[in-house]
Amino acid sequence: MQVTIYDIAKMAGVSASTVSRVVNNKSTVNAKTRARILKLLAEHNYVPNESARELVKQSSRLIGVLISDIRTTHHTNGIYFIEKELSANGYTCLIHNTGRDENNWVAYFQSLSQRKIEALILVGSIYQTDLVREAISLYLPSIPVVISNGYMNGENIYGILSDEQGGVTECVSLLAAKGRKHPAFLMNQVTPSNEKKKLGFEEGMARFFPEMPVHTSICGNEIDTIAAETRTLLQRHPEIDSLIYSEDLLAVVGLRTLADLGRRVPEDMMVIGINNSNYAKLSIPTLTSLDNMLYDVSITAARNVLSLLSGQRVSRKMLICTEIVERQSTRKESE
Amino acid sequence: MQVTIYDIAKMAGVSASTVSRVVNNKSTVNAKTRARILKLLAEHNYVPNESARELVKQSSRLIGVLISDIRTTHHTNGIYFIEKELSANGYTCLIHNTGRDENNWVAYFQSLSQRKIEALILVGSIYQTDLVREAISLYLPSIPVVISNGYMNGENIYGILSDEQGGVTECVSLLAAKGRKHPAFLMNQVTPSNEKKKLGFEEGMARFFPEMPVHTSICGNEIDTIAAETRTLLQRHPEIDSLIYSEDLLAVVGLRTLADLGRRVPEDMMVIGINNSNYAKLSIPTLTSLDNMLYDVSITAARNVLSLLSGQRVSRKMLICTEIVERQSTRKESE
DNA sequence: CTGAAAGCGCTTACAG
DNA sequence: CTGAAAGCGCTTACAG
Repeated sequence: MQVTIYDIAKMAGVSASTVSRVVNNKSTVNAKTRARILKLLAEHNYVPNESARELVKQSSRLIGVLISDIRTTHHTNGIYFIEKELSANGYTCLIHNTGRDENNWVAYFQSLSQRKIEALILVGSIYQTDLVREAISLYLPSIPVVISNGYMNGENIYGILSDEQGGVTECVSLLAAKGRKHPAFLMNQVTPSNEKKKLGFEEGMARFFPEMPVHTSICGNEIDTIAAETRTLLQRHPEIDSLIYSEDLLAVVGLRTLADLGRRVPEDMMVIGINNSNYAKLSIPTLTSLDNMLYDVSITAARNVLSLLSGQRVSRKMLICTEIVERQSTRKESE
Repeated sequence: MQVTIYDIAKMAGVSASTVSRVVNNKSTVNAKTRARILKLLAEHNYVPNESARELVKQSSRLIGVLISDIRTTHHTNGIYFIEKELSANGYTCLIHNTGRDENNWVAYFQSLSQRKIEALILVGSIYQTDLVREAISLYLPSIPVVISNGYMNGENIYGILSDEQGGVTECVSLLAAKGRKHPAFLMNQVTPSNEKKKLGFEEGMARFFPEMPVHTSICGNEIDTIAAETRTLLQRHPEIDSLIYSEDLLAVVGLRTLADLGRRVPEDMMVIGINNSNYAKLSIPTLTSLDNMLYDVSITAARNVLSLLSGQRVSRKMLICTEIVERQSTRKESE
């Protein structure tokens, strides 16, 4: 059985109130008594019962973090920073792996509400749906909710976005500057974030290749489907001379596929990824990638939550600039 | 303010006990009353207060999960399976990112004890230390503790290990069969798991290359240090003709470094990684890798926790076999 | 500086 | 089938 405040009180010959005051470092306790209690506390390895504390204080110091797939490196990198910042401020993260199917999400909102979380961070634009908005207004109507790389309307909802749309337009601009004629865009799945990237691509095409047809395509998350979709696209449109993928991982599969087809990168085909991940740094050839500033987005999400919890004003929607990191996959011989 | 069982009771004209019975689906409630209460519950969006429940039931349905760096893909893949299995059984995971420095770990054990977790999973052999053993006996002396890919003595400690030692010995055997003469082994850092891999390497050398010197080396976790250490090793021992890295990620950096040096893989140099990760499948050339059966280890850790929580016997130490997945980086032309 | 008492929201024998 | 009561471990005005 666990040692309670009452056990210690009995041993010290004082009341539970006094022990509580010592545990919580309240000022008004006689120095000698305090010392005696402190010693007892340490000896018996006292640890306060958090449930009891929460119940009376009506505060859990718990922050919910929802992620659709904890295996996504890009997202776990973000969570790493979020967790660090939050736990440095005395909060505990409740990280949940919700899956990609929104029909299974409600249970998580209920569970988080039951645990009395004090704020919620949604990692990824995938949570930008009406169903989520409803669940929030039903189960978490009065705590701050911050979306990392997304935004929704809502009394208590805040968003931090990476300007991927503008970034992809710049990628198209880069390809134009390199003398490419027929860029194409591939994305793994339809998410709000990918829709924005696609929009950025279309904008870039309209601006830099006004006469050209716009090729975009969805290639899934599996190595096989990505490779197959890449092959199909190139077969159908042999004129394509440059590819932008919605994620580095896809682009790396693309590099493999091109190698298998005997196409040289960057000579025959230029390739650009997004995320500026390890994959981009380690591939052969190394991969030009749009850095969507994950660190900044994540850390800002965490800091905004902390600000909101301490009652400060925070802007509802922030946009963070992206940056192209150029590597071999778009570098011409002469450079 | 939140709706309590008392609010509902008042509205329904019954006692809190009855409402509690309905909420918890206890048998003995009049059908009509139950229906009325159920309706009220739904209308008012009642969610039980978990702290209050925990306090009276002395059970949190919380399971702690400690990981040294949540950015390590290999570990998050494992956690993905663990979380899925555990939450399917009604438990909530408290995932903490402890960092690699064991001096910061005690706080996590205290916090988990405070939250009254019912079991603990340690992900990674890195937690196999005396300090951890002490913290467990101090703060979590009576709940099941399961180490994923590790083992320690302790009343309440259980381990599931991947037989990486035997696996690496087989890798050496494979290199011998391919006619290689001078294998070397590189690991990122000193962990119990890496020590075992090294032992397996030394065993393999003793068995298949009894006359040869044994080259092992530590290369760190950063791309730069891995590349530098690889270069140094090859400069110092130009006779080396095959490399085993303690992780795929390192091996992929190795492949890049070899490409930069103009060494052909597998002709001039064979390369083997460990983990059988995406990196191995996507690199150019594709990478032969020791599959340490992460899925099996993780899922077994989760299942063992569930078994222990339901009072079943579980073996203290389980060993799971590994398997080499051969790809281009060790395949001879003729094959 | 300190203690008695009430209360946080819930569950569960116990009595009826 | 149902209610009154006690209790889980803690905090915090309030009175002294």
